[in-house]
Amino acid sequence: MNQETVHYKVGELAALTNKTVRALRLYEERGLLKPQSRSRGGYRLYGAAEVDRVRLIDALQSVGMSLNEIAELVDDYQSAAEREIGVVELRAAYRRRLLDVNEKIELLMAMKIKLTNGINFLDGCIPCQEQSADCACRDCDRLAADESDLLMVTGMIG
Amino acid sequence: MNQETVHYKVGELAALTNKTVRALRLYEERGLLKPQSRSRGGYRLYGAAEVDRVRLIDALQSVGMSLNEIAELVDDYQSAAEREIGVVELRAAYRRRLLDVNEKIELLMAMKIKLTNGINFLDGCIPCQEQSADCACRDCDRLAADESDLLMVTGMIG
DNA sequence: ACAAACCATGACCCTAACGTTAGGGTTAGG
DNA sequence: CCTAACCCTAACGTTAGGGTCATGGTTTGT
Repeated sequence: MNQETVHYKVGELAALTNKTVRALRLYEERGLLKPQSRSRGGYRLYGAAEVDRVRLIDALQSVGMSLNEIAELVDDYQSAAEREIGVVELRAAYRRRLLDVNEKIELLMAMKIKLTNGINFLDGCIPCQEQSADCACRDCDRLAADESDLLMVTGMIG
Repeated sequence: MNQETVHYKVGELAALTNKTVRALRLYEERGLLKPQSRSRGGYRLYGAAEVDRVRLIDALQSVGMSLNEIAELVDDYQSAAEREIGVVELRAAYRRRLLDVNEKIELLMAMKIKLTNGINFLDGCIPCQEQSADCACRDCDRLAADESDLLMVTGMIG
């Protein structure tokens, strides 16, 4: 305890940041995280800065960034003499992510519409089928006919 | 041409359905699609029913179903003596999908909020940094300080 | 000085939906 | 017969984010 900087072993850092040991080592392999030092026996030793680093990684993951994207940001941030560059890059990355997220939302909304249409259609159809063979519902007749009709339903939907 | 059923080779089916040959072979491996027959040389030969089948697969994929999910549906559909069972299963699958899609939308909306907050914050901050060192903006000062501040921004956001 | 925790590296496993060789055989037309 | 264009199987590569051993060294407390 003659050092003013505290140090954590990998398991302790994991507990602090709610990550697994495996994840932390993965981040290291990918160049996202580097232990402050190693013990004589080779144990990874981390300080307060690394706790922040992991939390930063986590925050960036939570907006959907991949480890590769994060690696680029963090590289810039580390290598830049002026820290501002990291911020500029961050903003750019956020913009890219926002576009991607919007795209995905569009896709999912489209799926949602297809699905709800389909469910409504099928909900109206299935009660008839539960009755008997002499059900007059056209839709059921069609659905019961062959695969291309099932396709028609899904196609109407999708 | 003594057969009334047309037949397509795998490349032709691919062109018709806008899939790759690899994809069609994958569907076969997974039990989603079976060629009507084979040529003497072993070429896959498909008919009109298979075109419909691929389109059905595509429709189900377009609402986010995995090949495994589709395989189960299609199995039921094929093995069921009464076609109705396929429809019941389809409705159940659509319901499951809808729940999943809604969940994913929630997640993405949360990301979107974090991202737009972050972008707004950074947009207000960066112009100052482009000016000079004597910028009085607190946010920029903080951002330029160290990583834990970058974390604070992202944390505020994420 | 000894055992219980803890840690090290390396390596293989997993999901999803294909892409991409590699090394051939087949078909159609001229 | 010859060639271009097509097809075959088998099998490894990709992306992401780890999980799960296996085997053996390190720390820490008593």
